[in-house]
This record gives sequence, C-alpha cells and structure tokens, in this order.
Amino acid sequence: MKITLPDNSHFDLTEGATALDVAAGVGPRLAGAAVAAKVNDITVDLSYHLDEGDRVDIITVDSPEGLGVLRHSAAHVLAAAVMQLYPGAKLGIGPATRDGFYYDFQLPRPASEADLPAIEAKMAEIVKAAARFQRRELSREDAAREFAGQPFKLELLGELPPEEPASTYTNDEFTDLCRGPHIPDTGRLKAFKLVSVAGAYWRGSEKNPMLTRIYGTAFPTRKELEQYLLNLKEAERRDHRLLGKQLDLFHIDDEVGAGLPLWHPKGALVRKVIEDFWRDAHLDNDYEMVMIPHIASADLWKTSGHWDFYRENMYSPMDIEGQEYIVKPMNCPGHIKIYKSRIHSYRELPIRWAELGTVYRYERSGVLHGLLRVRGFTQDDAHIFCRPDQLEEEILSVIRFVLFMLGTFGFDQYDVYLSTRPEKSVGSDENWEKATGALKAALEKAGLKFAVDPGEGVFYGPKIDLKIRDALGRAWQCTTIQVDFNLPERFDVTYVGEDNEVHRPIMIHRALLGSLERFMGCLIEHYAGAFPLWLAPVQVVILPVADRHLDYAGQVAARLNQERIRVQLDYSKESVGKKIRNAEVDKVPYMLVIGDREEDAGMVSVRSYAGGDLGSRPLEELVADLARRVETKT
RNA sequence: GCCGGUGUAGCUCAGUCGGUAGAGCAGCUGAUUUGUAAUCAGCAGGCCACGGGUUCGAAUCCUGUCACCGGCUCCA
Repeated sequence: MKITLPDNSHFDLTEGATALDVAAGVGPRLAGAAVAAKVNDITVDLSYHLDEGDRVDIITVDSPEGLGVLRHSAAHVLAAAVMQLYPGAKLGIGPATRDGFYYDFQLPRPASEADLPAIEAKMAEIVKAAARFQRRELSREDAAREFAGQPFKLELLGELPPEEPASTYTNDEFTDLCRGPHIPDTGRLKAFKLVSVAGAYWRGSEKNPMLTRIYGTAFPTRKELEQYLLNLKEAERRDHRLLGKQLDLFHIDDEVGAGLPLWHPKGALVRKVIEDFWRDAHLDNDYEMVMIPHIASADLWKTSGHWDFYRENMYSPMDIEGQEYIVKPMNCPGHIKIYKSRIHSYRELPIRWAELGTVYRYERSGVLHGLLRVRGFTQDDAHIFCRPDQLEEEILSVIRFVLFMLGTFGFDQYDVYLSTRPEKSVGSDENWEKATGALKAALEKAGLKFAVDPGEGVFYGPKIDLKIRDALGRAWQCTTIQVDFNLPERFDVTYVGEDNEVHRPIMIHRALLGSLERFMGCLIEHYAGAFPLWLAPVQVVILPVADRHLDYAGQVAARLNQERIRVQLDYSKESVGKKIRNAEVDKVPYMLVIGDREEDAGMVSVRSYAGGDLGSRPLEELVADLARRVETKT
C-alpha cells in the first residue's frame, strides 16, 4: 500500500504497517526521535495501523507537540508510581504544561515535597522496565466498570463527547482513561524530575474538593533537563523579592501589614524616575493630569456600581460623623466627577485625564506575592472621554502609546488578550458587542496577535490586557485597556454635540504599566536588578584609591552632580578591591577609580558593571557620554 | 480563602535525643592608605514570629494566631 508524507512524496508499505514502520523506513534517527504521528491530521500512537492513501506526519520529540506527548506520558508514569505507593489514591487529570506536566490525586495521606524522591525512584523503576503503553478502545459501560473506584474518572467519562470513543492506556499494571497519544513505551522517558507538590481544586473550582497536584518536568535528554533546572536556579536569582532586599529597594513589614510595600530611598528613586518619564510622556501625548482624594463617600461607590459589583474587593466603610466613606479601589468615579463639574462640547473631545492614582483592594491572603500582588498600589491610570466616532482611533493610539512605553523599558515580548463579557456584569448586549468590536478592530490594525479570554472582562466592559512574564515564567497582567459604556450612563455623563443636543461620551479606562508596584517587580526581574543607566538609583560610584585622592574625587563628584548624574563617593577606609566589590554587589552601572595617575592628568578610570575595566578617559568626555545616554535612555 | 511547607542576630543559615544560643557577611572600634570582585584584629548584636499547653526543664513536643514560600481559586 502507499501512503503520503508531508513533502507529498509517496511511501510503499506492506499491509498492516504502522506509523512507526514509516518512521523506521525513513531512517533510524527519525524512528528514535518519533513519539507519535499525525495521520490525516489526527494525532495517533506510533502503533497505529495505516490504510492505503493515508497522509502520515511523524511527530518527533523535538517538536512542541512531541514534547507534550513525552510529558503527558511522564504524567502517566507518575500516576502509576503514586498508585503503587499510595494504594487507594483517586486519580484526577494529568496533562502536559508549558514547562512540564502534573497529575492531580486525592491521596489517602498527605504528601509533601519530602516524598518526591521516593515517587521519583518508583518512576525510575517503571521507566527501566520499559513497559509498553497499550491503547484500548471500549464502550462507555466497560469503561465505567473499569473505573468504578475512580469517581473523578467517571465524571470525565460521563462528559466525553458522544462521537468520541472511550479509550484507555495501560502500562505495567496501571490503566488510565486517556485520549492519547503516548510514547511507545516508558523506556523512552530518558530525563524527568518531580519539582513540587501543591493543592489544586478539582476542575479548578473552589466548590470542588482540593486535590494534591504533583508537578514535574521531562525532556528528551538529560542535558536539556539539566539546562532547564539551571534556568530555574537563574530565575530564582532574579526574584524581585530577593533583589529588593539585597539592593535595599523596598520591604514589606509585618507590623505595617501584608501586601503593603514600603519604598526605601533607592526604590523610591527608581520609581521617581519612572514617574517623571511617565508624566512627560503623557503630556507629550496630549494627556492632562488630574488628582483625586483617597477616600470618598459610600454614595459615590453606590452610583458607580462598585458597591454592588466589586464589594468583595473593597475595604469596609469607615464612619465619619455618621456618614460612610470608603477607601478607593479605583480612580474612575473621581475623574468622572471632574468631568461633570462643567458642561463639555463635542469640540473638546477626546479628553484624556491621567493620574498616578493609588488604590486599595482587598486581596485574599493566599494570593499576595511580593510587589506583584499587593493590597495597596498605584495605577498609572487614565480615563479618556470620547465620542463614539473617535473610539477606535483612541484605542489604537493607546495601543501605540503602550508599545512605546513598554519598549522604553526593554519589554518587547508580551501575551495579548481580549477579554469578553463576564457573568457578573452590567450594560446592554449591544454596547458590549460594540465595545468588544472596537477593541478587536484596533488590535488588528495595530497588527498585534492576541487570544480571546472569554468572560474575563470587567463588570462594566470588555478589555485588552498585556501580560509580561516574571523570572519563573509566570505571566502578570500589567497593561489594561477597557471600554466602558456603563459608567457614563450611571453618572449621566454628557457632552453637547454639533446638533446642540445632549450626547453620551464613551469612556476608556487604561493603565499602561498597570501598577507601579507590579511593574517595578517585573522590571527588577527583567534587568536582574542591574538597572540601565537612566533608571539606576546610583549611576556612578567614585572610588578614591587613598585618602589623599578625596579632594579630586570630590571635584569629580561635584562635576557629575552638576549634570544631575546620581553619584556616590565611597570614602570608606577599604581597599580598592573591596570598594569595587561593594559597587559590583550593588550593581552600580559605573565605577570611577581615582588615584595619582588620574588626578595628575584630569582623567578618570572607568569600570562598568556590564563590561569591567574600560581604561581611563578625560572627565569631560565621560560626563558628556553619560549625560547623553541618560537622555536617550540607552 | 484552600492544600502543602517554612518562621533562630540586620542578611544567609547551623543548632544532635527536650538540658537553657552558634557561624559567615553586614555593623561598631582599632591598625593598615591600599590600583579593578572581599586587609587584619577585637567588640557588640537574640522575648528562637506571637499566644496557650505538656514537662523539673521547650528554639526543639502539642495547640491556636500571624506572616512568608510553592501552587489552586481570584486580580493591576
């Protein structure tokens, strides 16, 4: 019989040949790397029997799909090991993930990370035995009988689409309900490791029981696994909580309260530089600045709808002379009140009002995470009031603006999401559709690839989110652009149109960096604490070789100060080597060593954090160079 | 909030079987005046997260609270 390969060439096979035979026929290397196959675009095992005319594409372990098959198979091996070590365990699900795999279990006794080596050892036995993965297709009834003692599997079985056959995979003595495909045998699992254990709700719902999730990872080779584990270690080194402490940027204090960061001088200075840049960029982009108070009467939050739709995230009201006041969780109502303080003409729109607005939100204790998830934070917020005909153009210009802002900080990779109407929401379907359509159109015009996040919008409108990743690869939402037809209605926000009639503007809520706290957290990890020159809290440290050089060192410092370069003079009685080490540990971009040679010639010896000893240069040349680099943010 | 883990000096961490607290770095003092990642010596520093219990005796065992860490759920 003849089958077709992806390059449209044909391949002759004997009747009853399998996908593996195709791989072997092409070459032993391919057969070795093969983990599954695609036959007529359907993924199958290598043991799949082919028919005349099939189109066959071999999936190798080097492809993302193949790696997924390998990891999914690793999850089965994990489950097999756990079933042996924890008899009576109930099986949840065990998929491959971006970085590895996991399997959820309901265990008869709790497991902790200390138990992982034992499970790993059991897995190694199963791998050594090279047990074959055997697929079986069976009727619902037979499957139900087989998994009689597995309530979660029965639940999944009951929800299989009717057209899909129930299938199981068996290796060794372990059988799992599974769609497949799998690697031919467990012996192919050359490099795996269990990394952590955590709780996870069955099917991700708080209403369901909590299962024990065991995370692991697997790679085609031991070398790749080791590289991955090395990367994890490197990522831990970039952790903003660690660097925040080491570099004296901020801390979070028990007695002040969880999720309420305190900014130390150096951290506050970095923030100031970011804020200055942010304000200038906004003024350049035709925004105006506004400011509002941190608390407001409860009535305001009732009008806005926050009281009804957002209360679980708001702090309890406080009593002020018999009136209830609430700490603001959002800035929008305040900005609306400014808008409403007078009548507006259609000629004024769009109005763009920006504020670094601090908000407080109740976050459940378990979700707090360094600077990335806190209870008090400053949003780089703005609200745009525009006419319906301006909506799409405004969204597009916000997208262009945010790409510029993020690019300045060296972020050029992010995940883009379009979030649609959630269950708990307000407003007409028509408005939701209009708003969602405008966001989508703008994304397409900007040429951004995006994924739709169904039901993830805010209660008053759909939104575009940009997420950037932290050191451990976790995605954090920073940028958000939200269209809102609702608040203008609730507050009866209007403008007078060309026709002398009263019209309703549309609001766009947007935060480009998201919150300064979260953004700084991401930024610290992004730069591994070594801020570029324009952001560094201390840009230059001056290291006199001996006390007799202090005078000249002071002159150099004064000259740099004149150019507003942030300079520190190290007058400690340490050796030059120690002073350099201290500056290196603090990740200061430039160190200037000053001794007899420099003093005599009016020079400075330059050492950079990134590039080591750069030799000596005339002071004025360096000053000009640094000033230019700060100016251009390079 | 939920599951699992952790909490000892400013920081990083030891602390055995329940017998009363230890190191390195940082800090302070003194000596050294140093040329591209740690000069030497001395001193000081602790309500062992907090509360209750067991015990002759608790950093250690039990228990409650708080915080932190890894996840889940939820979010900028």
